[in-house]
Amino acid sequence: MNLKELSERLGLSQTTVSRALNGFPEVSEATRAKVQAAARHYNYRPNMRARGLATGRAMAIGHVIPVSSKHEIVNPVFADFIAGAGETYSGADYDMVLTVVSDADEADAYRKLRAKGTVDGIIVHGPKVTDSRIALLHEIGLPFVVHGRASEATLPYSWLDVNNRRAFERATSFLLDLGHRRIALINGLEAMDFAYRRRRGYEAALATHGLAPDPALMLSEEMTEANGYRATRRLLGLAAPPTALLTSSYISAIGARRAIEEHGLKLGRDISIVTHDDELSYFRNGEDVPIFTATRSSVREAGRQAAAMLLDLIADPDQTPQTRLLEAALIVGASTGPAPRT
Amino acid sequence: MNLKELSERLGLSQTTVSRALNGFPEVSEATRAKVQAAARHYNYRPNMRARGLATGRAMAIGHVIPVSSKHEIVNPVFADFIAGAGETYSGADYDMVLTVVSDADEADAYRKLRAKGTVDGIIVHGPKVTDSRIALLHEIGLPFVVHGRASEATLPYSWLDVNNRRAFERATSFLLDLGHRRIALINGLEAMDFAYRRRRGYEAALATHGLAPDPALMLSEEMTEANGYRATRRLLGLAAPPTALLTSSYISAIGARRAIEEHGLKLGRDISIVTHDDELSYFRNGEDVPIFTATRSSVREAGRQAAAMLLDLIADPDQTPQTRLLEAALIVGASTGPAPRT
DNA sequence: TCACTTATCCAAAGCGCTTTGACAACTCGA
DNA sequence: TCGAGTTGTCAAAGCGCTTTGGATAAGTGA
Repeated sequence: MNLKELSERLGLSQTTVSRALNGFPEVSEATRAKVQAAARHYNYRPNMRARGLATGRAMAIGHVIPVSSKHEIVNPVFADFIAGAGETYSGADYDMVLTVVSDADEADAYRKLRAKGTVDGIIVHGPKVTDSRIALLHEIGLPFVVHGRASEATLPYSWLDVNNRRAFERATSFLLDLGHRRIALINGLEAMDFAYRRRRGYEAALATHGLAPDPALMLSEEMTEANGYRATRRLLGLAAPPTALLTSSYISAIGARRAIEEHGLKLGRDISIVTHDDELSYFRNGEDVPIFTATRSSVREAGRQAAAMLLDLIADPDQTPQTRLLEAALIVGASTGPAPRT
Repeated sequence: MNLKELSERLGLSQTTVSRALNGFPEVSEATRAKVQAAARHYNYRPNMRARGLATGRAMAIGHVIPVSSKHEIVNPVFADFIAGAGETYSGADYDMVLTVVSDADEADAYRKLRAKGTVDGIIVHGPKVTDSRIALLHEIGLPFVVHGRASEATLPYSWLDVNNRRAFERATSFLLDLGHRRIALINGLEAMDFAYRRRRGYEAALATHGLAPDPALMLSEEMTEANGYRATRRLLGLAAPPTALLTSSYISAIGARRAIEEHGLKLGRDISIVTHDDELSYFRNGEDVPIFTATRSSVREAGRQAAAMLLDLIADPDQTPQTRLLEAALIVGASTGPAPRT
């Protein structure tokens, strides 16, 4: 069922039917009602390709997911972010098109999306400290919102991020207040912007307490369970092992817990952990009492908001870049306690 | 840069340029080369909406992700499946459009995709034992491939699934061979087809050994960490607790491990676990020595293959439905051992 | 040389929609 | 009664591409 056929059945022109359906004022309420009834009856939906061709808008948003050989952060967080963004899109009748590309092809993927005209805007995932994509997107002139930030970017751009620096500063301070002095950081890859900012927060808190960061206690790797385990084993084997760990992901924290238990230590008594909890809906940090003390932020909510920002930007492309900084909550769970006496 | 402009610059007709680019034989190799060079130079890419309008093909595949109020299985598995499917699509120049809908709106979402003409085919995720979607998709006439199966479906359809029944039968037999007799099953929601099949496999293995399934040992819930933990606590509190657990997901297994350790038991000695490992790329089951004994299958590979099947089906819509059953490997890790003497 | 292929290329129609510009039909005040 | 202003509707152009059905030029065999 297309416009032409529908209009023929109604004995109206395509123009009128189109206008009736799209809420234009030039059509009487009587005909509008008739048209709408017929559209519902025949289950008519405008063909999006044709509409897109005519309007120049694709009514779709692109998400480019970089798939490194290393499966960096983007993966676990991704599903929830998408779910959130999807909610926003479906409310606004936008589609979401996903492109999964290897790092090397990413630039080309953006150009392609632009030239093919499949999307009206793009959400950029997993920004690095120095990320070439924002310059690229400026160049090709496609509205975009970054989930995260690129610390060394020079051009202005819209972003939505968690206050990673503040979160880790607070987490570190929290541990310091509990008397911990040897606090390790098991971070994600520090080429990723969020990881870089978290380290800065950690260092800032130490500095406030007059402590110098100890390179032996600062690890940076992909945030997998296995890496969390390995890192923690290594730390526990040190001559002066840490009394507390900060991990950049809930998944690393689980690995850390495994190493700690294997080592015969009791979590929250012999050693403390604070993790960052991305609050993935399918992987909750306990229920009533959180297992881990954590800095928590909802990825899903981030997805919702980032998508809304982008739709806004598309509606009014000349607006100055919007930015939004979400604060993570510090949730006290069972994995932290006062530093053990030595 | 569009076809018209490009053809003007080349001094050729749009027809010729289009044909040169699309590999038609009616154009000389000399002009073809010239056209291709110009296209590259101007970074020309055909507008997909226009092409779609003209050809009737969208060059996109729809993935409808049902987001229940309960965040059922689909979530953790989803990212990897998508990554695999994405690889297939990008090789074939297809886009992937994602629709995230609540269960209630799902039927409408399919109709909408069809009527709007945004996709050429659909991948169905997370089928239930009795799933209305396959009848629906038959009705609206959109090619589709199901990731999983719907046991009670009557119409034929294309699917790709892991042999869940066999996997759990083998896992159960493995435990039985180790001398275990009280084996618990911590399953996903058994409305989901995969969970239903897993239970059948478990029961079949028990039956082979002359054992009747004990309802007290068969749990069925969403596969979260917290649920795995709670279920295991409950099981350990029984008068005759199980000596082995079968869990339907790696994530539940982690919860189970937590409960076991909290209970002062040693995993692999006092109690055994076999889990199903969906082999999510960002959440590996250990590295050299797997932490858990598991039935393992690659979700990513499933994504790749399911996508390929769908593209096939789209190319030749009249073919008889294709099906593919992947076998899970049984990987022996550190979480299983002989049944403890009583 | 002529009729006939064959190799190249082209003009124009059509995909389904939006949107511009025009046109009847009607209302209303003078 | 007339001209101006509204209202409700329409025909047709255009979005960027593919594809049908020629047209033209070049090559072929008798």
